[in-house]
Formats: sequence, structure tokens, C-alpha cells
Amino acid sequence: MILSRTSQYAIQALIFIATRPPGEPVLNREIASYLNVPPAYLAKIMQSLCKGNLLYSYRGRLGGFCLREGASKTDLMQILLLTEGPSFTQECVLGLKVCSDATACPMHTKWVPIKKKVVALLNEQTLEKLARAVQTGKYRLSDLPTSLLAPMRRA
Amino acid sequence: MILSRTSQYAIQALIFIATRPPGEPVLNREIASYLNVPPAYLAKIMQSLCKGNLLYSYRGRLGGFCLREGASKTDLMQILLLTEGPSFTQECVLGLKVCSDATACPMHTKWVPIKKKVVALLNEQTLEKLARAVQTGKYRLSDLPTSLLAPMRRA
DNA sequence: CCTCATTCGGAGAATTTTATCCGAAATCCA
DNA sequence: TGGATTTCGGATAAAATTCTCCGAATGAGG
Ligand code: FES
Ligand code: FES
Repeated sequence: MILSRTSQYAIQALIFIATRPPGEPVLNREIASYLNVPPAYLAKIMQSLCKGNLLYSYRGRLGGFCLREGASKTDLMQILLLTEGPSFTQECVLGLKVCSDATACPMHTKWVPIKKKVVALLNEQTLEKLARAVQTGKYRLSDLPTSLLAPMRRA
Repeated sequence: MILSRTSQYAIQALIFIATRPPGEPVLNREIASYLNVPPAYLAKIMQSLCKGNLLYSYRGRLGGFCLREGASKTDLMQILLLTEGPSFTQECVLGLKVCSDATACPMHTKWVPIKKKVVALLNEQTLEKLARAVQTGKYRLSDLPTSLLAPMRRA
């Protein structure tokens, strides 16, 4: 039910960059402050996304991060393969070392079809799509300020 | 895509107990060795399952753990509520603090239906069902010995 | 009663994940 | 050239998860 924080930050950051005009480098500082995540930690994640060939990075003034050409067609699965490792779709839900029809745990037959749905979803959601959804204003990338979360709190 | 090890051990252990004759206490040591998990760690998990009212525990000779009456009707969701905490089905896939239609992230509309399927599955899989599946011999609770995992290894 | 076997409960070690810090290298611009 | 800004990369710290150890309490049986 859970992605690691690292994966969540990576996805959020990439969608955010995808909402910005392509070609204009975006500062790590700006992303972190918009998403409200720790800047130094996010910087590490950005580095690994560069190494995974999803981003370009530019140092110095006017530096920052840009999506690589075509990276707006990147889907979430490609990102998660970087951040969660290549085996994350192949794991047994009960933690057995091997998940296959031949070595199935008692959840296997029910779990695999759902897993397939998840994988299909991750494969079809591209940064472009997700960025557009955000741009409509109907969907958000960061938390609402706490003041808005419990508006009935006022006396 | 991932349950914590704690949850995986808890589920495995409970299914194992459910495959045993009810009323006869099962030793922690026996469970741990069958499932091939760290005994001292499993003992902690068993303790918390007792506190969560899924198990009875008996100390001393002839001690061990038994399912509580009716616990074979326990479903996986009840177990996970103990081991993962009460909010684990309500979390945003991208990590936003609140997941709701009104504060949706760009994955929300696609993710929630899948989440519902997962929840429904967890709600319908009882220890009884899962234990029976294991008893048929077609499904396993523990890993195969490594010697069997790569049978082509022999010269 | 004593002995043995077991869970209980607390402390704490090891590992992994998350987060921080800082000096060095790159780049822009004056 | 030199100053300002930014990422890079390595070390390290903090927190959470996973795992271990041990003495105490409990209960069965001799
Ligand atoms: S073996 Fe457990 S999910 Fe496939
Ligand atoms: S808000 Fe992200 S899944 Fe609901």
C-alpha cells in the first residue's frame, strides 16, 4: 500500500518540473519549498534521477534541473524502477523469496491480478498526463496549509 | 506494493497456527523455525497479536499460542490494522497528508478504485480460507530450500 | 517444594531509511 | 579575474524498522 518517501518525493518533483516551461532549469530549492520536503534530501534524490537519465542538471547561476528530452513521456513505473529497485513488482505479498505460479503463497492467485492492475496503471501514467492534471487546478502536488485542513476549528 | 516485514510475519504466523488443530498451543519456536523467521522478533509480534485479541498465550510447559475463539474468521485487514496502524488504507499514494476527493493528488482518481479492490480482497481473505489453501498442499507459507530454487545448477 | 519450559517485558544492538552538512567543482556575470 | 550561485559527492546524523538478549513471571509435572 506504500511507496517509500524517496519514491513519493521523486514522483512529486518530476511532476512539478513537468508543469514548468520545458528548457528552463528549476532550482532544487524551489521544488523543495513548493513540495514542502527537506531540500538536502531532495537534492540527493534529484542526483539519482540524473544518473537514471530522467533529468539534466546544470550547475552555477541559472542552474537547476530540466527534464531530459522525451522525459515527459516517462511513466511512473520507470521512476519507481529507479527508486524502489527492479524487483518491486515481482515481490510476494507475504514476503516469500520467489513469487511464481509454481511456488505460490495462499494469496498469490488473488494478489497477482491486482498487482497487474497496479503495474498497468503505473505504466500508463506519464509525467505529461499528471502535470496536465495538476495544471487544471483540480489536483494538487503538495499539502494544504494546516489552517485549511480543519476549518471548523475556529471558535 | 509492500507490507512491512512485521505484517508479513504476522500473517504467516497466524495462517500457520490456523492450519494446526485448534486448542493445542503452538510454540513460538516451532512457528519461527517453520517459517524461517527470527524467533525473538516473531515473539514480539506474537505478543502484540495477543494484545490485539487475536491470540491466546499460555506460559510454562504445554504453553504456546492459540487462535482466539472465532479468530479463524479473522481477515487480513484486521491483522494489518494491528501491524500497520489504522490509517494504512487511507494514505495518499504520493504521500500527501490527506487523501480525499476534495484534496486529491493527480493519481487519486485512478488509485482509489484499485485501493478499494485491495481493501475488499484483504477483507474477504480469512485465516480459515488461507489455512485451507495451505492444507491442500498447493500453496506454501515458507520459502523452498535454496537447493530446490535453482535445480538447473547441478552439473 | 523444586525443576524445567515457556511467554512477558524491557533494554538495547544492527540495519535501513530518511535527513543534514560541508567542501569542492562548475557556471554565469560583472 | 573574482564573486555569487548552484549542483556534486562524500561523510555523518537522526529516526524508524528489524532483530537480539536476558531476567522475571507463569505454569506443568515430578
Ligand atoms: S507467491 Fe505470494 S504473491 Fe505470489
Ligand atoms: S490524494 Fe493521493 S491518492 Fe488520494
